[in-house]
Amino acid sequence: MPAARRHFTRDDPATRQTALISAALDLMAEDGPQAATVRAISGAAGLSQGMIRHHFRTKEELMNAAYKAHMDAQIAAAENSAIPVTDPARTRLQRLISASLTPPVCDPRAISLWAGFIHMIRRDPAMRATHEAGYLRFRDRLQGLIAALLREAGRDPDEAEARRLAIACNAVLDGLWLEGGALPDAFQSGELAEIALGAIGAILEMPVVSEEAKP
Amino acid sequence: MPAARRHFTRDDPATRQTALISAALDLMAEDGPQAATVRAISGAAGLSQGMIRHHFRTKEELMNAAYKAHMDAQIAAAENSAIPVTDPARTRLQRLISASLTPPVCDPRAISLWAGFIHMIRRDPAMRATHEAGYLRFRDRLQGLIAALLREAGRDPDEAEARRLAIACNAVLDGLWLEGGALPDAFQSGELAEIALGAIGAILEMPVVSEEAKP
DNA sequence: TACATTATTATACGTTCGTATAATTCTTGA
DNA sequence: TCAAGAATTATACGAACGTATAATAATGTA
Repeated sequence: MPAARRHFTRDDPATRQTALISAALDLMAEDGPQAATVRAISGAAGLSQGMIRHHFRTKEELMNAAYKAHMDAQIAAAENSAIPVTDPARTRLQRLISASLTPPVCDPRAISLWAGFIHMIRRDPAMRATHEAGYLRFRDRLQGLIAALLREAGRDPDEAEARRLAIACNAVLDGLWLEGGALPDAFQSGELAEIALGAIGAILEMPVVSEEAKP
Repeated sequence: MPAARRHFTRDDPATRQTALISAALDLMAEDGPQAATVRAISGAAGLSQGMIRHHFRTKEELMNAAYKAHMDAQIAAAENSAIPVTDPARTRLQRLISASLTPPVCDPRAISLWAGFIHMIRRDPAMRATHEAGYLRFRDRLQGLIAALLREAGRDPDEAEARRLAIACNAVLDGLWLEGGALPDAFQSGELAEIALGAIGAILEMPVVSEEAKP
């Protein structure tokens, strides 16, 4: 006798796409890119494997969308911490640093995804564009805050100087992000942000943190 | 008529293994783990595909050996810069930092390999052991130099304090390493080391660099 | 020089991958 | 209520993967 066919209900294309993207990211974060097969992804999303090709032209396109979704979420989580424009630049910079070095931005999952995507980024032009746009967007935000902070302190950095400082500070953040995500148990809560504030203060040659007691 | 069989000459098992390891690392660095198939690896090594199973019990075992070889080379390149034990700790620390942030340690190839291996490291106990041993070996070396530097300056850090400082400094190095390898064109020669010296000086609350002019 | 040994090549096998196509079931509008 | 159409499932297909086995040729030794 013919096997009973699964029941199903229809849903928004957007909902289906989101479900597939989310499942792809979960699998990729947990066990790497080779675990994110079309069968595993659609299975984790509770769908049959044909859905990937129905909602995306190819698996590669799904992966591009997944990377973009992940990147947008990461940047939004970091940037949203710095938005009350009325606050002083130092406060906003502090919060941006802190948000960049605590979950969900700084997290084993984020590291795992970064590592899994990086080879695709290198090969696929569309993914590289997404990657560079996100990277530059964050760095520009950082550069703006640094320039504002220096101006608040009476200094007047030119564009090139601000850019140089932003690159250096961003490098420190990336490094600590990597470390914190790779070895989450090696640091106490807030320790990474504290290290970053010290290092960035040294780069900027001025204290970033208001008046926290030193040990 | 039967196809002509390839001619070959015999060679040391060790030589064959090295060739396979080297080919595996090249492919992995260039195009990621999924490019390092048994056919591609043996082909790149100029051998037939049976050689992998003849010289290693399984492909996974080859990958473990490849990771170990890569890690040993990386650590040796960094550590060898700090060996004249007669030099002052500050000089050796400077050189260790510099070596860690210039090729071949800090390099797109190294980043690519790190990203490619990280999921295997997480899953495979043998690889995780290799990974942690290498990480701790480097950090211990760093901690020793930091403690020596502080003692030279008249401070006397206890074990816990030295460990805390080493973790923080290592995080800065890792971060800059990542940044420099991911975006090699974003930094001028020596710029990363300069940033690291400033940041580590801030963490240690003492200058690490002798008397280099500031801009 | 002949022979045993084994490193090496060549081929085969079963599995899984991404993709393509066929078959079904849910939904909607007249 | 019922047929058209689209979303979804099910299945098929060729390629490539890791592994296993068979065939061959290079080498050391008597």
